[in-house]
Amino acid sequence: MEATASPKTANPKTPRGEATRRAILKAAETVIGTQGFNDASIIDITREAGVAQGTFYIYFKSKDEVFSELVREMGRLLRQALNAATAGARDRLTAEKEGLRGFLSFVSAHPNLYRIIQEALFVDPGAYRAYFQTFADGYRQALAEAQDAGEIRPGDPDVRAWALMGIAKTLGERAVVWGDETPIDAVVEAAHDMIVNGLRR
Amino acid sequence: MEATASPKTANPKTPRGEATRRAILKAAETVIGTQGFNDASIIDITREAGVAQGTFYIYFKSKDEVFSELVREMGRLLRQALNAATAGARDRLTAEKEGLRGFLSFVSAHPNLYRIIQEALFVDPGAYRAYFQTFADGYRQALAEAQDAGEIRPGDPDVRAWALMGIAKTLGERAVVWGDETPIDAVVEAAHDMIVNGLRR
DNA sequence: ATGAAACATGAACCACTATTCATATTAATG
DNA sequence: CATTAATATGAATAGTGGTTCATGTTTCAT
Repeated sequence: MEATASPKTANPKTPRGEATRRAILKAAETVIGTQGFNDASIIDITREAGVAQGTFYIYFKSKDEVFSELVREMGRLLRQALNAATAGARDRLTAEKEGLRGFLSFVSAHPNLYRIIQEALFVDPGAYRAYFQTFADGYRQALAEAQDAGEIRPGDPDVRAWALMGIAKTLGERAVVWGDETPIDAVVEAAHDMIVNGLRR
Repeated sequence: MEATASPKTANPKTPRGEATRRAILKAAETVIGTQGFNDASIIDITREAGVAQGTFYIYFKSKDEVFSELVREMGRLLRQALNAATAGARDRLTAEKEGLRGFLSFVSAHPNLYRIIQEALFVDPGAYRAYFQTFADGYRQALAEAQDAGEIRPGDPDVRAWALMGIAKTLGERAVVWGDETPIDAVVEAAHDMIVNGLRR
């Protein structure tokens, strides 16, 4: 019930505290990403970070809060990676291809963050929803514009946005969770061919 | 270390015990599907089933075991639903369409089972993997055959199988988890158009 | 009826872990 | 130096919930 700022994290900081906070956050990513939210104890996280248990609560209000922070971080980093990947694309279909490649590269490089997002559906549904809604909204708009510009075949941009996110998400899971070895470029080529041309002969 | 049968469930049964077991399983589906695995306590499940706590352990070795059972059940039911949905399909593309419709109908009717599958990645990775692998294998084979028969455009059946599963999975999530109201038929039409024709103008 | 097997009960056990707190330690200011 | 705010510690607290078990109750073949 504070009037001024945010009563949320309660932990702005100063010099070395910043480093400690980061160490804890990184440790949380590793431990939670590896063991899952419930099996990851504060003991595990602080041990991994090399600090005492109590130190955790100087920087985070609760176990749930670190988790939410990790979900938001994943969103930020991924958005950034996708923007970079699609920056030079001339048209929508090229952007689609480079976006998929960027996504698969990103999740392969950040398997822990990827698992955390999937678990967010149960640990922090609000954050999970926000994460996907943000991507879905941008995606739908891009598809709608491309359609208006006559770049792509007309069709429901909303359903398409989710369908395309689904392709990326699942191929990412195949690579990260199941350790599929197919080179990213080969996956991208095959998936993109289907996205562009469909299955029709 | 039993030689004969399976030392697993340890709970074959008889007359009314069958009913009790089913009641517990159904209660577990409701409670776990609604609250998630970790927030669902044995107390909650047995209360929902109308039995005492101890009764649970007559029929299941542990909390994890009911969960695994639910995952397997979901696989069985879904496989059955998909077979029924695609039984009359003349060609692969029609099967694709009816399969998608069948899937979305099924998950809309069984939202709890759907959430349980998603959570299985963390609670019971082995069961989760088995579930998807089974579908992926069948899917890949169907696509490969259609391709050999010249019914569809050539392309990597493995990547395609996962991509198509991803579309279904994510559209299902959109409907079940986010409560999207778009009629299933409209979603199917839009998605299937993209699957068949692609995005190319 | 009666004895045994199956089924059911719920209180108690036990282990685990998120969070708190009183007490150091560090760092930087004046 | 002395003072203080920030940072760090780790033992203690407190609540939870999966699992066990000694004890009933039901069912049914004989």
